[in-house]
Amino acid sequence: MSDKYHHGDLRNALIEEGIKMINSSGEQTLSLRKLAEKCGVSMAAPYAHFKNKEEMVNAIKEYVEDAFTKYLEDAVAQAEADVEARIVALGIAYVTFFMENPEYFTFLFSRGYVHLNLDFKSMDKNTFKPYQLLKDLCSQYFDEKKPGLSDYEKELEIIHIWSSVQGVTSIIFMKNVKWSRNWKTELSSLLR
Amino acid sequence: MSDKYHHGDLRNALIEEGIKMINSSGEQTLSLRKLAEKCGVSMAAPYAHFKNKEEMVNAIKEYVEDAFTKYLEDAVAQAEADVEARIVALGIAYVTFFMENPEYFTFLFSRGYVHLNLDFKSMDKNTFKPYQLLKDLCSQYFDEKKPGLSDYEKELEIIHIWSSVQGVTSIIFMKNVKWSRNWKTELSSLLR
DNA sequence: ATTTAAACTTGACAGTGTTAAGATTAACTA
DNA sequence: TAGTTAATCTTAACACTGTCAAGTTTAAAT
Repeated sequence: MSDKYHHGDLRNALIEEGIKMINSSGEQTLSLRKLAEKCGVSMAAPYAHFKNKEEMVNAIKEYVEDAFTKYLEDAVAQAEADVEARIVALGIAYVTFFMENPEYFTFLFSRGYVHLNLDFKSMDKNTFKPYQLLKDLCSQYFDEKKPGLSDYEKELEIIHIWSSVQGVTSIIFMKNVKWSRNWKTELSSLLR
Repeated sequence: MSDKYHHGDLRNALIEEGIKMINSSGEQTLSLRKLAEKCGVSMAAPYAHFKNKEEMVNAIKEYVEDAFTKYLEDAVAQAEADVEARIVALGIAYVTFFMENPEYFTFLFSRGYVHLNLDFKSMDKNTFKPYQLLKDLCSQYFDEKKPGLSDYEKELEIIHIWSSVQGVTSIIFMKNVKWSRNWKTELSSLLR
């Protein structure tokens, strides 16, 4: 990381610099050339590590997804043992994460990144980790408190929970949304 | 609209051409110069009508918002007179609109366009028309079927409905989402 | 008929993604 | 250890972008 010809860890440096840039000025201003310069490297160097800009942006998204997942896991781990409490904690953390990192929401959920299969039988194949977290908690919840539900009913309930959380977050991140009250309380009651 | 020096209706032509471009290849590929060329006009001509690209994109968003609003209004008008049925119809149309125009969702709700104030007392000041539609229907619903609700409870319920719809739509538009069943039925039951 | 101002063109500049060709060097191999 | 290889990086160039300054055309206003 100095005046060597080989940077040594350019790929990661680009990703971290990219995240900084997105957080400070949004996805719009993200440019390969600026990133390269910030890493002290010439403008074409990134092409040794990424096929093109889109691939590099996707790498950043994976990074953000991992940070998001870790944040959710921590929140769930710190919640009470009760499953319902954990699901609520997950939902609250879901929103909080994006409030703490406002630029991530549009960035992560812009069309084209997250892949999902909402057919319950093949839900395990999904690779979007935050969704896996929710699914696992819900499975536990169904086992403990609502045995005998059909796959379809389970599927519906998971979508219900997720869409509430996703929807609330989405609305919060519309520009200039002002919440008159404590959104945590509101979200908690939405999730029941 | 031919070989005249003055185009005559360039502003609208640019907006319409822009919408076509967004629908066929997404917001990414939208360029002022290409739009100008498609309108048979030089590259700097748009600057007589828009301060910069951002302002022009916002004009396109307003146009899309209007189309969206009209679509919702039509759906509500064609539904049964029952308020609940109308709210469900609104929700279904909300999703359907974006299924029919897949590129609009990210475009319209990307950070920075929609302004909202969710404090119930000042909700009337909101200018996002689709939200006004929902709010009006809900007010009617509260009057007819749930008199005596506090403002806070009303506010909560509106957010609940909207976030469900917004969340479902948001999830649907994650890439490659596959719905195993009829999402209309699912959404209808979510909205109860 | 003349003026005025809006609409448009041309030319230029800085910034972008991307590629081709070549330089450097770390890692492997004989 | 010496030589080869392949990854990493640089430089130069291309096509494309948003934007502006200066000048041209023309519709509308006086």
